[in-house]
Amino acid sequence: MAMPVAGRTRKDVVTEFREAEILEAARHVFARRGFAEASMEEIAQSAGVAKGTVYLYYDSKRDLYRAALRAGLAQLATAVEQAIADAPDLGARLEAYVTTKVAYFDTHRDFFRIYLAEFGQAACGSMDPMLRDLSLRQIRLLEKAIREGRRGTSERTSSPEAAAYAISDLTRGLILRRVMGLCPSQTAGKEVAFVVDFAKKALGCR
Amino acid sequence: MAMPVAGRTRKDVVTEFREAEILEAARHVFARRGFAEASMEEIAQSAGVAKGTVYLYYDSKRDLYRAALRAGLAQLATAVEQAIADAPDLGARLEAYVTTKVAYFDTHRDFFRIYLAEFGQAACGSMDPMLRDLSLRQIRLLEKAIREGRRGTSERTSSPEAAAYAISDLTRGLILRRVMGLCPSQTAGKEVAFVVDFAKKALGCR
Amino acid sequence: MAMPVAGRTRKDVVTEFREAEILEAARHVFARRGFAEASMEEIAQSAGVAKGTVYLYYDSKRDLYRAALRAGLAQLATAVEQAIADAPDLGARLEAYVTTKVAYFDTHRDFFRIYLAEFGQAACGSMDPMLRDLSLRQIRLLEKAIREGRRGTSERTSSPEAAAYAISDLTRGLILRRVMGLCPSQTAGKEVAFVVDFAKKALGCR
Amino acid sequence: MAMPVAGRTRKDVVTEFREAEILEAARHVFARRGFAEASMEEIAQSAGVAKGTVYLYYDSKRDLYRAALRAGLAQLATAVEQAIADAPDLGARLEAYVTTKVAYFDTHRDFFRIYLAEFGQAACGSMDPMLRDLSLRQIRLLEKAIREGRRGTSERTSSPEAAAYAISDLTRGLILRRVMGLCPSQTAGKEVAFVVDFAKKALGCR
DNA sequence: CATGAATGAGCTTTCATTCAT
DNA sequence: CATGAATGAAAGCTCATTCAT
Repeated sequence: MAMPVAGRTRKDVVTEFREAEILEAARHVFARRGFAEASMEEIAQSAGVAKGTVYLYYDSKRDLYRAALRAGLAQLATAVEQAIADAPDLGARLEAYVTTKVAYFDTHRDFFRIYLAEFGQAACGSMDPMLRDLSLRQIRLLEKAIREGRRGTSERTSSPEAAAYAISDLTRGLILRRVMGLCPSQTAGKEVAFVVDFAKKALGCR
Repeated sequence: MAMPVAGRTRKDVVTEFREAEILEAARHVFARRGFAEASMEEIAQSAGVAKGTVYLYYDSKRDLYRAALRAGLAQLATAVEQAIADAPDLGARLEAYVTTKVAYFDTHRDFFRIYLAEFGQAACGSMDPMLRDLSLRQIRLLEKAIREGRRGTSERTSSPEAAAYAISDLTRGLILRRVMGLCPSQTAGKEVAFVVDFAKKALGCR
Repeated sequence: MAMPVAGRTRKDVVTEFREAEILEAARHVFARRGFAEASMEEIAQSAGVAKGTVYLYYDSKRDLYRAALRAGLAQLATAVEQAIADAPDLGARLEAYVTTKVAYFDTHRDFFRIYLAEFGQAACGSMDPMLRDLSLRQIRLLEKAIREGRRGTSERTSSPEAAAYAISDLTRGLILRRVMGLCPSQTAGKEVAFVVDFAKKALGCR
Repeated sequence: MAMPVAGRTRKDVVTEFREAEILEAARHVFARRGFAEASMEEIAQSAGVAKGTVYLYYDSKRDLYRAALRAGLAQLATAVEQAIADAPDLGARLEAYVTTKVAYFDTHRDFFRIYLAEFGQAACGSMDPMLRDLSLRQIRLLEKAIREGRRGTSERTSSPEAAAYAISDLTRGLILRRVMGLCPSQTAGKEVAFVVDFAKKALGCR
């Protein structure tokens, strides 16, 4: 028997790995097929386990979907909040927000479909509270950045909240086009720059 | 037998009416449930016909969905293109675009879910060509408006196409919030004004 | 189109027939396999229909089981109550009770397993209210017959209710042996006579 | 290593204890849920072992069920046969039979469900040979008691075997009502007395 | 044309059983 | 011996689609 290291036995590691494998497979399949069209069989096979195994880790298809959604959202939220916190001023913060989100979905293309589908649900019924909270928290961050960035300036941004939503919308649109393959450039540099510039002009940054 | 009037028999009229009723029902149900969760039974009942009857007009569930999607898109496209065509200058055209789209989805809330879901599909796989064409055509219209609006101005809009996408994204975001019920105001006036203003500033319209 | 006769169209007849066919099949299969081991597939095949068809008539497996149970119980109850009502005195009534029950299960052997299984459930949890009511009603009938039969006799049956239960138990036991094939005689005459005689002696009918 | 004591090592003791624990757990769970609804998982947990451990002692679920059934039957048989053997005359023997069986199931209520279910199986298919033998042996005991009890009496019991079955049926019915909770009295004294008295009258004892 | 009963493929979920540790 | 993660067959149930009436 190997010694437990840092409180985790070998079994824990295997278990965690399995869980991650299944989550990864779920994300792929849910993204490719959508929730309803995805089959547990395909997810299981894609994760390299039997159907029953998936149910050892997740109670139901819906549960697995939620877990996949939340895992992605949490990653995204962490990345975005960190990036904004590290930026010194308004311009840098806007760029951090856009860049980080674009980069995240560039490397997790399949997750974008899940992300977008959730907004679809939200349009007609109830939104996952986690997505709702995440979205709102990021809006508040942007809002705060705008408010602080405008301080001591003659220019007054009429509505920082509306501006924050606008930047969020611009970013989502850009990501959509990239994920759809409508953007010729491999690197998102120019498009990101455009969005940041667009927003800065609209906000009246010199 | 009724006399054929203007080349259309009474039967044609009934048929057309049935078709419209079914399409309307399909839109409601697909919007409320999503494609997969919607059942032909519910659509049929909602349209006041039997399940088999739906298949006399549409080959399959998917076919019916496409028809509902296209009917909505066509309506929307017509309204938007008309509104832009009627506007005299760039500012008016931007406002026409935003106002018309917002108004359309305000009165066809349920259709927005279908519309958004289609973008989700597009993010991972193939987009319905009709949606693709429609979107592109509207982008081109905006682009043209921007290019023309900027002509004879010292300001140069670096990329009219990117700007057109940006306006499209801002509009979609606004509609999403309205449909989700996040907008306090019943009338969209202020929000539309904000978006138009935001865009104009970014475009450098003094 | 055939004329509806007596308020029933041809479709009604077909429907009723299907329902009966399925119920019959369900009784056979549930009897042969028990509730849990019975599969809807087998019931459907046995009824000569597809699996889905069964669900057009019964909401669930449990529902179908209940229907089969109730249909059998209702038939049985009717037969027993009729027979007792037609009998002139205590002796005849006892004989009617035993004979009718034995005869019923002789021709509906498979139903006896379902009947007995229900008592098993009852032994641990809740009994189907219909079975409970039926059993109790028959006990009351027997009790009344005993009470009336003993009136004007020096002999006093200490507890007509307990006696009624006793007769019920004797009858069930006899049926069990017949259904199990432990009774040599094809006709139940002698065994029924024994039970009736046994009960009459115990009740003090000279 | 512990010293073998009386030919049994410590391991043997542990093994035997485990086996008994599992059997006990199985009886409870099978009784509460029925065979099909019982899960090996629940039985294992209820016995305080892991699922796999159960399979070290019993080959399959069915095997475990049979073992539980047989263990209970053996206990019951021993108790009944002992009690009858100790009784001096017919009356005492009848009372011993009824009392012992009632007492057994009063303290092993859960086992009655299993016991009854087995008769259900028997009604349609094959009965477990052990149950069959046990039942028959007890019937023979009763029969013998009746035959001997009637010797030297003017009264002749027409069919001692049928009478034995009758007493068995009366007893089973009484137990059923007690297990179902239909008997008000906590102590079975009066009910047992009734059955014994009922049987004695029918048999023509003085 | 319109109907809705019938179909059966396909889905999620459970659980007896196995076996590497 | 004991464990419990992994397996995959099997079952209940749904619903798009068909077709006789």
